[in-house]
Parts: sequence; structure tokens; C-alpha cells
Amino acid sequence: MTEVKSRAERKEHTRQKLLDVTLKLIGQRSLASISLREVARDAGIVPTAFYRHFESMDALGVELVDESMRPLRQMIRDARRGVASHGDIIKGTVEVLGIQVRQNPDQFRFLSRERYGGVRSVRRAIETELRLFTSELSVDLARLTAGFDWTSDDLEMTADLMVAAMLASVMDLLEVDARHPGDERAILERSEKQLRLIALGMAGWRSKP
Amino acid sequence: MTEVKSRAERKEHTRQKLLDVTLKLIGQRSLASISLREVARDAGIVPTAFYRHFESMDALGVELVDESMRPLRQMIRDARRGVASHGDIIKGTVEVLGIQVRQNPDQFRFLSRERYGGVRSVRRAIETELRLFTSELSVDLARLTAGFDWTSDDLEMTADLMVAAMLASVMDLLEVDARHPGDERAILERSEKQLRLIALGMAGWRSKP
DNA sequence: GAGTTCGGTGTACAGCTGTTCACTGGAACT
DNA sequence: AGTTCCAGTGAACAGCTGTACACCGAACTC
Repeated sequence: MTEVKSRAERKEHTRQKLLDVTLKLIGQRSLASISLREVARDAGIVPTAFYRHFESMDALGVELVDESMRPLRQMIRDARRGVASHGDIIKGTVEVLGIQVRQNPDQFRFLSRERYGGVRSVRRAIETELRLFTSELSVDLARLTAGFDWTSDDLEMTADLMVAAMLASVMDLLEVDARHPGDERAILERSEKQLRLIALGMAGWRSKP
Repeated sequence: MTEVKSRAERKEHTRQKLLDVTLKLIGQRSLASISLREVARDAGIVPTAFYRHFESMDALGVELVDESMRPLRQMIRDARRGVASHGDIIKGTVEVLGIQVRQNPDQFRFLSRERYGGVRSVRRAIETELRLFTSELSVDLARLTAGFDWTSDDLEMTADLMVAAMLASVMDLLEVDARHPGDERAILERSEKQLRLIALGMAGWRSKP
């Protein structure tokens, strides 16, 4: 049994429940079509109590972006650790990607649903975080291309392409969950090939100053 | 003045108006958050008359996919014609992409919004059309790689990567409309570089049987 | 121990939603 | 000319929505 005592703890608890419940609901519909009352109901509180935590559903959505980005950030860390131990960067990265998506489907679904689909504020929050993700990756790429005088612009461009490719795979992964697990492997293998193709392109690339 | 006479013509006219109005509304919000009454109101029709044309908003959405795919199909044709005359495939393709997005922003916005965001039936309709688009592209790629014994699987994989890259650019293009037109050029140039990077990768690729 | 803070409650209201039903008036068919 | 068809009407419905308001009672502060 989890004993809850302090008022602040209780508040944090229901706040988290509101976020969790919304994430669950996002699994089937878009944020814009989820009502404040519905979220409150599923969280076991009265509608008006919702305002004790967020001033609107949009505000909750923005908070949810932070929450959902955590698995993505974890992904970077895992992937970097994987590089050190595993050897094959690409294989390791794709493996980590598959694991994270399988472990946090709701978070990834939320991000892909609302990235272009929803309210402006949520969209911008996601785009900002994703840009951060891309520039982190381009830092890693800079390390790999050290000595080949890549411009930072070309590094960004390449990182952007890789992120686009990986996100497309993520979305494909999310669409097949009900079907055979074989599809998952197929998608991950294709993703690996795509990244390998890009890496091959990088080998032949010459930055123009 | 456009004179309308026949009953069938009148019906087709309001039907088209319903589709147009919905497309306009999608510019700001997602399909799921647009109400039947709102669409009917903007089309100058009483809510119940809506059912004379579509059995639900979801059904209208599926029709809208067809409607919105037309610019994309046009894009393929233009791009192919551009290849014949222009010489540089990639430059021509990206040019066509920029033009089509600028000319049909609402259609592209609808597709990107609802591709992952909305109702299952609409999502599936878009995914189906996009798969068609990808396989068309892989046919073109097959022609370009003739003699290098690429497997059809690898052709699909590459086409998929290219489509993902181009769609990501489309979405970026849609997000900047209010800002300076310089951003548009920057996005298109990055897109061109990305496709060139992939092409470079293709040159070094060896299909494994 | 008295007083304050504050998550959560319950009621209430105006406004919107999808869908029903019986209807109308003019084009289309015979 | 008489009849049928049918896109569009208008009123009515039950149900949902966000939000305002006064209130409670337990955890906190002093």
C-alpha cells in the first residue's frame, strides 16, 4: 500500500493522475477532442478541481510535452552508452529506439499526434524540444566527422534527416502494435538500413564552404 | 456570373462547398475538433442538410483525403516532366515540391494534420495513398538503378526514406508561412541537400540478396 | 489550540453538440 | 399536366461542454 500524507504530496499525486489519464486518452483520440470534464472524471475528481492544477487543457498539453520527452532524452543517453559498449552505432541506436517505443507507446503517440495536429502552443513546445534533440545529434555527428571539415550547417542538415527518418519509423511502429510482432522487426530493420544509407552518403559528402 | 441550373449541379456545388469549408477550418484546428454544425453553417446550409451529402464528418474526412491527394499526384507528374526537360532530377523535384505546397497549403496541412492525429479511417486513407506514392517513387528509382541489381525491398526502403524526408520538409514549409520568405528557400535548399545525401548513399549501396 | 490555507465538492447556467422528424418547394420524370 | 423525387428547412430532443460561485474539511502555520 502506498501511504500518502502531506498535502503537497496529495496534490502532486492527483496532478500526475491528470497527466496520466490524458496520456491514456490520447491513445485513441487527439488532444483537441478530449474534454476537461472527461479527464477530471477519469482522474476521479470533480471538473472544477481541475483548475487547481492547470488553467486549461492546453496548458496541461504543454506540460505533457515535457513529460513525454523524457523517454526521448533517455533514448539519447542509452544510445550513447550503447555506442561505447556495443561498437555498431547504428544497430545500437535502432535497438534503443525500438525498446523505448515499446516501453512508452503513449508518450510517443502523444508526440506524433500533436506535433502537427493540435494546438499551436503544444505544437511549438514539441518542435522546440525536437530541435534540441536534433542539435544534440549533430553534436555527436560532429565528433564522428572530426577532421573532415563539415560545416555546422551540413551537420544540422544531416541530423535533421536522421531524426526525420527515425521519427517516421517511430510512427510506423506505433501503427502496427496490434498486428504480428514480425512487423516490428521489419520496420526496425528498414530503419537500420535507412540510417546506414545516410551514413554511406556522409562518407561521400564534401561540405562546400 | 456562374449560372447553376440542374439539380445535380446544385448538389455537387454545395457538396464541394462543404469540402472547401472543412479544408479552410482545418487550417486552424484538427478535424476532430470541427463540428458538423460549424461546417454546415459556414457552407450556408442547415445542419440536417449535411446528411444529404455525407453520413458523418468522418466520411467527409475520407473524401477529403482523395481531394487533397490530387496536388501530390500532380507533383509526381510535374516532377517526371521536369526530369525530362530540366536534367537535374533532385533540383527539379524540390522545386516542384515548393510550388505545390505554396499553391495548396490547406490540402497539405490537412494531410499532415490528420496523418497521425485524427480518426482511424482518415488516417488509414492517408496512409494508403502515401504508400501508393512511395511505390510510384520506387518504380522511378528502379529505372535509375537499372543494372545495379537492387532488390525491390531496398528500392522500397530508399523511396520510403525519401518520402519521409520530403514530407518533413513539407511540414516545415507549412509552419513558416507567416515569417520571412527567406525561410522557405532555406528549407528547400536543406531538403535538396538531404536528397542529394541520400543519392550519394545510393551510389555506394550494395543490395544484399 | 486557534486561525489560515487550499484541494476538492456540488449546484447551476448558458451554449454548443449530433440526430430525429415532419415539412416544403421546385426541378425532373412520365 | 400530374406525379414523384429530393436538397434544403425548422423545431425539438437529450446530452455534453467550460466555467462561475459558495462551500467544506483536513492539512498546515503560528
